[in-house]
Amino acid sequence: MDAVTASIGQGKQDPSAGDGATSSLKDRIARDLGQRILAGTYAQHALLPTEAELCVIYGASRTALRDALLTLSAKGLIEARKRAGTRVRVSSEWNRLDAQVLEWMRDIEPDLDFVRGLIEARLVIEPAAAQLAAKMATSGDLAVIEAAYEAMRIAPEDDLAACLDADVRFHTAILRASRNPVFANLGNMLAAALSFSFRLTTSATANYQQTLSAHGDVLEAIRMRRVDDAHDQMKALIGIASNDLLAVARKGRHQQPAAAAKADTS
Amino acid sequence: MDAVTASIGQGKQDPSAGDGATSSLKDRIARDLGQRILAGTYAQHALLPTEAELCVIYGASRTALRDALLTLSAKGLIEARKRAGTRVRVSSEWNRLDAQVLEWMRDIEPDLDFVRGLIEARLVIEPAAAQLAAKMATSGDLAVIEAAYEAMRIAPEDDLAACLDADVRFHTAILRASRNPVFANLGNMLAAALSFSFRLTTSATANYQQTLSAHGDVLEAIRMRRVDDAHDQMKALIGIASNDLLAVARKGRHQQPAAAAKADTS
DNA sequence: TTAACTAGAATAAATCATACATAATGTTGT
DNA sequence: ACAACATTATGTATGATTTATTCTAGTTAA
Repeated sequence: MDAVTASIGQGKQDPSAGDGATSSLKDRIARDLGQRILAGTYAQHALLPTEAELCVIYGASRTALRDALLTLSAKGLIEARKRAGTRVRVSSEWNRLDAQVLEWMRDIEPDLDFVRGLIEARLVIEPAAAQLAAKMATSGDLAVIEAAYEAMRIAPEDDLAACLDADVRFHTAILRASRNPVFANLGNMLAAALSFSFRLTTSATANYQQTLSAHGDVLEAIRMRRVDDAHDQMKALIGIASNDLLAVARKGRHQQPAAAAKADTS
Repeated sequence: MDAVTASIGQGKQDPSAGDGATSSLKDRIARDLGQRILAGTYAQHALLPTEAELCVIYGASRTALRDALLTLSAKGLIEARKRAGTRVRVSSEWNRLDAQVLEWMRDIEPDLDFVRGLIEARLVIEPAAAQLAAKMATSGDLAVIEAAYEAMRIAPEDDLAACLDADVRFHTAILRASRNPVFANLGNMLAAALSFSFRLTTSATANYQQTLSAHGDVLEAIRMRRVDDAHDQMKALIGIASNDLLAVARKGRHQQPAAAAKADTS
């Protein structure tokens, strides 16, 4: 039992954390190694310690450790070769849109280039999804979107977690309502992007009402089947947040949590 | 050694197939199981056979088999729970933009809903990427795009593999040139979409020259830094192919290989 | 009788430990 | 320079043990 062993969560802990499912050993190792790779602790092209060494480091059996490595391998983070060892792949090969990878990223210092990429992508994809949703959404889809909107409205402004959650649900519901499996699959990306937005944004509370009403406009456009309007409203909505955030990103390094604002983030 | 064992490629075989790297046992099992899941042989929510049974089926050790299951798990295809067994997850949870998953899909009957989704997504993403590329591309990026374009020009019209490869390289290069890591990461999606297009398209050879010149227009717009033009030209280019393909998709079931046309596919 | 709750057995994955196989890589000797 | 050999780290195999969950049966309470 050394430092690292102690650093990864042990067995059954804080059940309030995340999904509630107490993660298994291999999951904890995968998460820790994955985060070290994403954060650059293990640099691109660098060799990881050998399996045997990692077993010692994590105090785990080779089975559990290899399970973790295999998970990372499946996500494109590493590549194992006989005799040569296991290498960190170049970041362009990483499966950065993988749900788990995005989730791992949340705990570490964000890669601003990537965050900028996420916003740019949202700015393109979500308006298109909203447009499709206006055309394709079923009544069930609409109900889900509306429910999320209501949740945003009633969420206390100081309860960031609730605001973020409702916001994510709103946008995710629209992606799903587009009835396009590719867009629907990008819900993870969306959630991560929003999560970063909440963390990075500095424009203190600015005008939550404006953001909220922008969400309302999108909902209304979709409900009324105003296809082009849905597109434009969504673009405007994300534009509000992205300008803000891109400004922060441009500034270079990010100044911690900024638990301040919940406005202008989506 | 039973039927299934014989069905998955044995050790070093046809080196012309795919990446050339003779796949390992776990990779072959993962591929086989993955394709069965994608194809619906193992239905959503269905239980897979137990590890022990799968070991018998594939004639492999638990180690290799568990490695395969873990890979599938990492890609969101399955979910293992103690005592309850291993279950196929709902398709919305699948990591369908994963390079390997997309590659597995190529060998099986395509899910037309998903293919339609790919095209719709391309129609949204690639014009945006082209627009960005016109703004951001380095001279190196341009050189790669041009090289791919040249490869498309000199490729014999009857050499579908060469045409597809050059086509993929052209579009991938533009995604990369956008300097957006999210778009760049979608190169796998693009490659898969194009691959399906080549397989499904029926409009016999139509007008390869037209498609080719459309590619040229995109290249020129990017090179000349005509931002909006790049967007529109790319949209037009993909539009040519998508109309074609969506017509096929609408018809319902797809009539095999259709080794006919190489035009109007991108 | 029915409902709910509890203790225990059964099950399948999770983990551990060890051994051997295989393919790169390094090294040595000619 | 080249071939033969030893080395190394991952790949595969096997069996034992642990753990969490589900199923079952048995008990208790309404």
